[in-house]
Parts: sequence; C-alpha cells; structure tokens
Amino acid sequence: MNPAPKSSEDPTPAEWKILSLIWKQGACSAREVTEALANDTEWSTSTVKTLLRRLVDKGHLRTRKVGNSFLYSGVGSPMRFLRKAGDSLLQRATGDSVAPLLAHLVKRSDLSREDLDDLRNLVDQLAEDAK
Amino acid sequence: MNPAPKSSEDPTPAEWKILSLIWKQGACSAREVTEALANDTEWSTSTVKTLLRRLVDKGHLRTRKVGNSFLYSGVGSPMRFLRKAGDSLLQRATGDSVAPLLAHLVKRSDLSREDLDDLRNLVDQLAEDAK
DNA sequence: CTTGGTCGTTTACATTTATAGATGACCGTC
DNA sequence: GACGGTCATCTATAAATGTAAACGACCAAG
Repeated sequence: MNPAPKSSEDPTPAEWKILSLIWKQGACSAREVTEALANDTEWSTSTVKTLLRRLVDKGHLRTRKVGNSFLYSGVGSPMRFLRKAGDSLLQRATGDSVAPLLAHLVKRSDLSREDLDDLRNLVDQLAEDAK
Repeated sequence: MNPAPKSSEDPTPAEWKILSLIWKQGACSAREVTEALANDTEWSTSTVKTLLRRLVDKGHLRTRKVGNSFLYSGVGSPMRFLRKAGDSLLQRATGDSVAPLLAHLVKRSDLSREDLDDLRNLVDQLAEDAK
C-alpha cells in the first residue's frame, strides 16, 4: 500500500533542524537550507547536503529536480512527527509534572485568541467528560 | 568549586528512558532499574549499569551508597529537563501546527479535574491578556 | 573551448551511543 | 576459609551521528 518508506527511522537532532526548517519555509534547495541555517549553525554546505540526503534516505524528505539542482520538500504531515515527539515527551513526565509542563507549553506558545478559545473549549469538554 | 558537573550534555534516548523511570519511581538500585525496564527492553544488567554510569557522569543522576550497592536518584528538578524538551518540541512546530499539537497533548494527558481547572484558568488569563 | 562557479555524489573519519562480556571486590554461608 | 552469588568497574565493539573534504558533472562567461 504505502510507498514503503524504507526505514521509518526517527530524525536525529541535526536532522530535525533541517526538517523543521523545510516545514516552515516549504520546499527548499540545499543552498537555501544552508543559508537559512547560517544563523544558528556553522554547518558547511557538505554537511547540510549529507543531512538532506540522509533525510531523503529515511523517507522524511522527497526531492524534485529543478534546473540543475533539487528542491527538497517534506513527506507526510508534520503533525505526524510532532505528535510522536509530543507523546514521547509526555512519557517522560511523571504524573505530577505533566500539568505544569502543559502550562509551560501553553504559555510559551503565543496562541491566537481563536486558538485559545478552541483550547478552552477542549478543556471544558474534557472536564465535562471527566465528571 | 562545584564538583564540576563535567559536561551538562543532554541525555540520549536510552538515557532518557532510565532518567524518567527514576523520576517516576524515586531512587532506585541498578537492579530495580533493570527489572522495571524489562517490560519494554531487553537490556542486560551491564547495559543498564553503563547507562546509569553515563547519567552520573553527565551530572543527571547522583549516587548514594547503600550496603554493597548504590541507589541512583535524580539531580535537579525534572521540570528543568521537561521544559527544555518541550521548548525544542515547540521550535519544531510551525505556527499552524502548534495549536493542534497542544490540543493533542492535552487530550493525551489525562489530566485531573483540578488540573483541567487550572489549565482553563491559565487559558482564560492568556485570552484576557491578549485582548 | 577553457575557466570558474554551482550542484549533487562519494568517501572519510572522529565522536557518541548502544550494547554487553569479562573481571575483580565483597559478603554471607557451610 | 573455600564457594556461590551479587555488585560495580573496566574494556570492547558495532552502529549511528556529526562534520566535511574530494570528486566529477554541468553550465555560463569570456
């Protein structure tokens, strides 16, 4: 069925950096990735290209030939990855720390008023169900 | 001055597993850790001990001699680690995906009614401030 | 058509991580 | 006071990760 994602290995931290950049920017060339990352990192173009290749190998990115070079774009929805990462974060939290952790995340998230409304509705409903 | 926590390096995935276990169980002996992890993993006692040692080296665990063996317990508050992990999770999310991600986490968290109340208050206050 | 730049690919290597066997100290027991 | 079990430590090794130089194809400018 599925195009056999080959090995569904998790991205490494360095790979995450590139992957999330591409989620944010949309499809990018290797050069664009290198430049966009120049703020945080010192990665050489070779390094970036290696990481990109590994992400393609792992099935997280796909390429599209454009002129002489490639455009790299994400495969599958970011949410799939984020959920997985979020779940493992929760697994690390003990019962006592999970509520403060969520509070921290909500504060840091800078949500819009609509998002906050949605979230409140969700919380209300959960509280209802828990009754 | 300080016993030089040496390198405050982040735990690796395998180390996280042990670290969170110890947060949940409180201080544990190497044997207890091995047994508690026997559900998920196939780690030999040697492997567990290596991981424990590395966590001590990195300054994430401290030991206390008890009889012939050691008790390992966490150093510093779990929240410090969780916040850091949470922040990097958020950094991976694009603006569009952060609200659904939080919703997912809140749903998965199985919060108590009190926790839900607290969370709603937080959301209310944030909505207020955002006005 | 040679030069210089840009690309992707190949290969390389040091470090870190995962995983565990071997070793030697210690302790209770027969 | 030798024996069997339990610990922690030391040593070992394969795999993953981070980092990048070297190489060869391609193309635009002189």
